[in-house]
Amino acid sequence: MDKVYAPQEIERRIYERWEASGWFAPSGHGTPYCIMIPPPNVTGTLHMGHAFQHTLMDTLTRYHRMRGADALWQPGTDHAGIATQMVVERQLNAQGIRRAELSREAFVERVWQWKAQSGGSIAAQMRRLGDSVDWSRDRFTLDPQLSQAVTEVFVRLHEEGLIYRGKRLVNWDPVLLTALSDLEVQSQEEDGQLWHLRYPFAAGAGHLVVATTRPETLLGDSAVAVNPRDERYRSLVGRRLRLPLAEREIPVIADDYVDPAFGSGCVKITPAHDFNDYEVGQRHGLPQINVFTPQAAMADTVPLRFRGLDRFEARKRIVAELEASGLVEKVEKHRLHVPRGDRSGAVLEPYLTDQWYVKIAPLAAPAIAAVQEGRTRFVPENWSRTYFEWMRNIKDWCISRQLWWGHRIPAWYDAQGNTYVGRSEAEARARHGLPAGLSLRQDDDVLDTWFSSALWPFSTLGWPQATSELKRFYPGSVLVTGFDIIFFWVARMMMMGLKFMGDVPFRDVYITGLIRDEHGDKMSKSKGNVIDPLDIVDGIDLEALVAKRTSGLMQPQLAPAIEKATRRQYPQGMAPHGTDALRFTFAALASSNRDIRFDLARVAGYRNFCNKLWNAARFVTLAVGDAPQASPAAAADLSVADRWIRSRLGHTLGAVAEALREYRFDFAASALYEFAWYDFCDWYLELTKPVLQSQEAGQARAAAQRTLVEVLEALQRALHPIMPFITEEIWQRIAPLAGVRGSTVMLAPYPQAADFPADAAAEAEAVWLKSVILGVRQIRGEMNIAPGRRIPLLLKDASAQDAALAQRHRPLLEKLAGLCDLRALAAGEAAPESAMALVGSLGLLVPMAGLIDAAAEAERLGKLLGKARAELAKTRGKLANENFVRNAPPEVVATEREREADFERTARDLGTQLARIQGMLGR
RNA sequence: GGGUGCUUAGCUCAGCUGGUAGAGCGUCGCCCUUACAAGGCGAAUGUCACAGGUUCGAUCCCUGUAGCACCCA
Repeated sequence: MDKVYAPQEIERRIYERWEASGWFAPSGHGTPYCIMIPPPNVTGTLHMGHAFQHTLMDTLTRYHRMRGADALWQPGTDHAGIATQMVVERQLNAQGIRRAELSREAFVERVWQWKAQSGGSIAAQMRRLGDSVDWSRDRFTLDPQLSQAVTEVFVRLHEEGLIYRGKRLVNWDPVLLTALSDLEVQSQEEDGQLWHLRYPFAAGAGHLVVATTRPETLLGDSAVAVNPRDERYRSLVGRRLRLPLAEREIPVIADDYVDPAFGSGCVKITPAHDFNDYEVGQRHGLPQINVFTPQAAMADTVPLRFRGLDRFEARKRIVAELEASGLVEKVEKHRLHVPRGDRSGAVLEPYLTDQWYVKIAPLAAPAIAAVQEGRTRFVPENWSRTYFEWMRNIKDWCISRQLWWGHRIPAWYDAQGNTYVGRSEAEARARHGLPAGLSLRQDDDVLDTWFSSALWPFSTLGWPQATSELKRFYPGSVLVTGFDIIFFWVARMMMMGLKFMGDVPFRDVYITGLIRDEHGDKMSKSKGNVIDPLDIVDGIDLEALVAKRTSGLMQPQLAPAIEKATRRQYPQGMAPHGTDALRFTFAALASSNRDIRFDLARVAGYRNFCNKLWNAARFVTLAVGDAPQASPAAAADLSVADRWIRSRLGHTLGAVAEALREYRFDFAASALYEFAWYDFCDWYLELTKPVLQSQEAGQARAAAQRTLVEVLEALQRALHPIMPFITEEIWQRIAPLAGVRGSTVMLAPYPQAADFPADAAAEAEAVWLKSVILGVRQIRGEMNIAPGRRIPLLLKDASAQDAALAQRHRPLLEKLAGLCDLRALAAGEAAPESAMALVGSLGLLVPMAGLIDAAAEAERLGKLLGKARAELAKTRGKLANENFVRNAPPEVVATEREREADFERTARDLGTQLARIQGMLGR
């Protein structure tokens, strides 16, 4: 084996073998275990958040697969209607082609071409990340079968009256020219102005002042409203106003919606362009006057001179005319919420159009109940509150989009505008008994992408056909996703799953934290702080990184700042770390925290861990040779160290199982890390060296060799779900030595705590052994004695057991503590001047003899004594408190008494020793 | 305005049902000791945001305050 672990050489080779062998597919036996991938956008790439979640999903899948489950991790992608259409439109624009110049069919063909060209990058990334998805079941939301599911759901919901078409105000994107759902609206505070406008009375002198942030909608006003309890205006209700510029008469009405404290207390009502005004208009039977075109320019309903003006230009013109007529009372600065499209960034318009809606309340109720009853469990549990909060306030879902890329709505219209819904045109005709000659036109719109995503847990398994996969793998075991799509996706899958499958789509919902950069900022292209997970795996030089971050920006003017920050932060670019190190980092970061700051230094630390493992394996192969250690070690031959490391492994496996049960990947990772590095490498390997190197120890040596390979082999299996590649590579070399057969670690059984039962006696003895070694090392370290320098050790006040243990472990103590001599002082024997460490009542004496500076030792002892006395004081304080002794549980009091005795003895022994040394120094 | 979190070592974070506060990275000292210098050994570092309360005992439970963050309107 090479001296340094080189991930890039082995990862691809290993993944190709796994995939070619068909090992990712469900085995067909065992308890079903199923994870549905949150389908990424087919034309996108995976970012750090995906890589993070994929690591966790793959860890779970591999873990359960190794535990014998019939494990399916279902892969796939979604068509991301708006996002994908935008990308392709932008490409066309770059070639000087506008979408409108192409036919719908031609455009959609272009999108498919783009999908074919770019759609493979996600799969390539997933392979590099080691994702053990069943590629044979790869699905895409626009696949014929999944599209059939979409149509089926639409038709059935429509039959039940849960899908309806209506003319209402929707969030309209005047750039993309489509409706959006509430969730796609990003409302943000922006600086604006509040105009106070004078609306003259139609009869007689005087005027009312209305306050508005959108003067351009004045032309669509149907009324002015005041609060009915507002004394200032009560007498004016019912009077009529002359609407400036439009020269129409509108009434003054009273409505509770008006906040008397805001602005002037008079509000202009524009039912066709404001959600609140729409409601007011409904209550008062006001006309809805649409003054905008779909592009948000002024429509034909306004006076000729304004027609065709963009809304913002119209605002200027209207304000100017009002000013000229003396109708502007004042203008104030004002912060207001501006709704913008999450894709286009355009200011959205509430706009009156015909759209399709899902009636949500009847679907939401069972979805709420399912979580309340625990049929689906959120982890961490807190997120259920967010889910409930949203589900209880949910409004009907606008599902139609004025796009070309997506599932076309299965509805047809005749010339009179009658609507016929069916699985196909033929079925629609048949169901409604339409004559063959009647010409029908299919609805031009497509469905919201999330409509098809909501069906993902069952459409990917073959629904509406009753397939065996559906029966076996629905409901899924767990959904792993970020909190940012609880509403978009989780809630909708719950509703659709319950509706069409009669059961929840997954038992657990594990909500991961959000990966942020090292400053806690969200990673985004425009901030220039995104990291491609594969750049961490493979490394990237600075110039390539800068180029990647500054190209294709929506706002190219940000490039210089991004470049500067990137050069400052990664002056050397990024070093290669390998997939396993990245995956282990993700696992270690997956605590219950909702924000996760990603720090490259952490990955470097776990890359070192990979190297550590690699070298441990190298040591074992060198120590054991090529001979298979086929027979398990006989219990009688096992040394204390052998028994101890097995016991530690058992504890570790128990901790890992418990951690993974609760989705605490961080606990699982740290338990494995600590065992591998501290227990196995730092202690056990060192403890085996004397026996491995000794010439005579036959049985003991064989037992150590067998334990080395058995523990290392089991450790590879234990680590495999998190670090699949390096464990496979090591396992291939070690398993034969351990007499373990199998083609791959990924299908080997996951090690159980019961395979390595606890051994309390060995653990206790190991504690003694380690304490003595640590005591000597402490003196050595503090006194700056070179590690190579061998020193003598005298045992003071050694009990019979201490003496026996020292005798039994003499070779280990000599090797690990670097001793040249080890001897217990006889009773009453005078000790030479020494540095001292304590192991309980046992004193470890290292004679100074020119090695140790007495003053330094005095200082060291003084510090130890100070600590012991402080602890003693704390313990005595507690025990002096009668209430403590009376009320605390007896075992707590007993522990405290023991502590008191220990500290007393320690303080006394340290004090005595310190006094001797001070005496020696003549103080 | 409604909701949900967070505040622990220089930095990033753990801390389970209240009883001795931990890790990684960084820092300091000694070492290339034949698995590993991407390493070994040793060390230092805390008013657990603040103020009350409950309790024999609070980082943990309760109330309030301050600061920060996110989601929804």
